Amino acid sequence: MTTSRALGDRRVRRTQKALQRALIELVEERDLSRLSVADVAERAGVSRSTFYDHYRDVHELAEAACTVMIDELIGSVPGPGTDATRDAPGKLLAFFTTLAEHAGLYRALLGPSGSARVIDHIRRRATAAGHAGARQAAGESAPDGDPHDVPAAFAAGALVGVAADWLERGCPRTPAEMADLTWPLFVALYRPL
Amino acid sequence: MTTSRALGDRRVRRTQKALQRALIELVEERDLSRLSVADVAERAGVSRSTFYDHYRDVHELAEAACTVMIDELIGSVPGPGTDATRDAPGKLLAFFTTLAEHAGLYRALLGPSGSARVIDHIRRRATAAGHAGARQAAGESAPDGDPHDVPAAFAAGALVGVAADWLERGCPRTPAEMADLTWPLFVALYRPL
DNA sequence: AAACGTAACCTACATATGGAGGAAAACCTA
DNA sequence: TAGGTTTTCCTCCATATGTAGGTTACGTTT
Repeated sequence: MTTSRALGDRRVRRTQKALQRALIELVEERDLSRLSVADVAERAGVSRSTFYDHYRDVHELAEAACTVMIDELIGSVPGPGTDATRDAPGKLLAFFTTLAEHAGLYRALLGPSGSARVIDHIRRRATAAGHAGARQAAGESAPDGDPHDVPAAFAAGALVGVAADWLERGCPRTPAEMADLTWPLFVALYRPL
Repeated sequence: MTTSRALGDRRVRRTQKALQRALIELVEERDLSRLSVADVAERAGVSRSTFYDHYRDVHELAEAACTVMIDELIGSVPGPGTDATRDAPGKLLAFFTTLAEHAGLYRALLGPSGSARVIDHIRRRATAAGHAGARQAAGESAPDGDPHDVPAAFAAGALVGVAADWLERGCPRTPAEMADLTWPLFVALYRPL
């Protein structure tokens, strides 16, 4: 049992990376719900008890495993201002491209036998990013602590919804087509009545 | 072990209802991830093996337990045509009101320790409903088999996103306020450029 | 009311979970 | 390189999961 969780230690980084890689590999092979901790640990070349030294369950590992990718992904969320929406089409294209590159992984994580933990993580990040974009566009600099921003939550949910739907159907369109279809919907949100 | 699954039998309905009630009760008390099958079965006054006669796991039960509520809820999804959007404000109000009535349940199911199964179910239903509404509004009667409708997926995800965000924050606004804030966003989606 | 069908229950079992304590190995610092 | 520190691993253990077979009790049907 450990208390300090020193990230500087080479062993920790090595172990966590191995577990994250193993999970990503396995999730592309079989259903998340059919993955045991023992499976992941074995694939990572790590003991089962070491797994529990780092993560409470498979979902927590899954969240950690795609946090980096998700943060890149979330750079693509269009915010509700001119500033943020300026280069948004390119960002949306990047979003769907990245998604397509890891289609198996994200389909497994966002689908019915996926992880509510991961879904919530993505939605939350996207909401925060959308809100930050809006604040920036409105010229507000006050760092208000994550208030209730309905349009941001709306856009974030929409992004997740479009992604999950597209992945579930086996990516029937190219990332470019998806970006072209989705972009006007985001634009419409931020157009005055 | 049974094979025919006769729904006409009084015992089946009784058992399933008891399990669904028990799950709803328990999910309001503690986290879904902390619920064991034994807990649910005991609360329902049913043996653990009977649980497995009806559901494969807790998530499948959760999905079944709120299917009826969800179907009522989904009646509130605005579709992209004039027909569907006509009475949509009232439907949105109903949506948020119902959500608030079962806030504990839905917060638990849609949040980070919730059920991807339930989330996916809701999103799927809402997408299908949105698509049906759009088809109806466009005067199309051909029963095409659930094609890729990006705006419908967008709106469905947005609805889930707004709901999850609102519930996670402890419902900081009234259902009426939420309906008023959300309604123009849906309208914007279906307004021509 | 009797007979049939099936749901509910019980027992048993192999596996998975989650955690505790302690020994060994690897790391960082001096 | 010697020191102490922290991680990893091993072994247990109590509980939970998921499945199977057989028995009892209930509901439906005639």
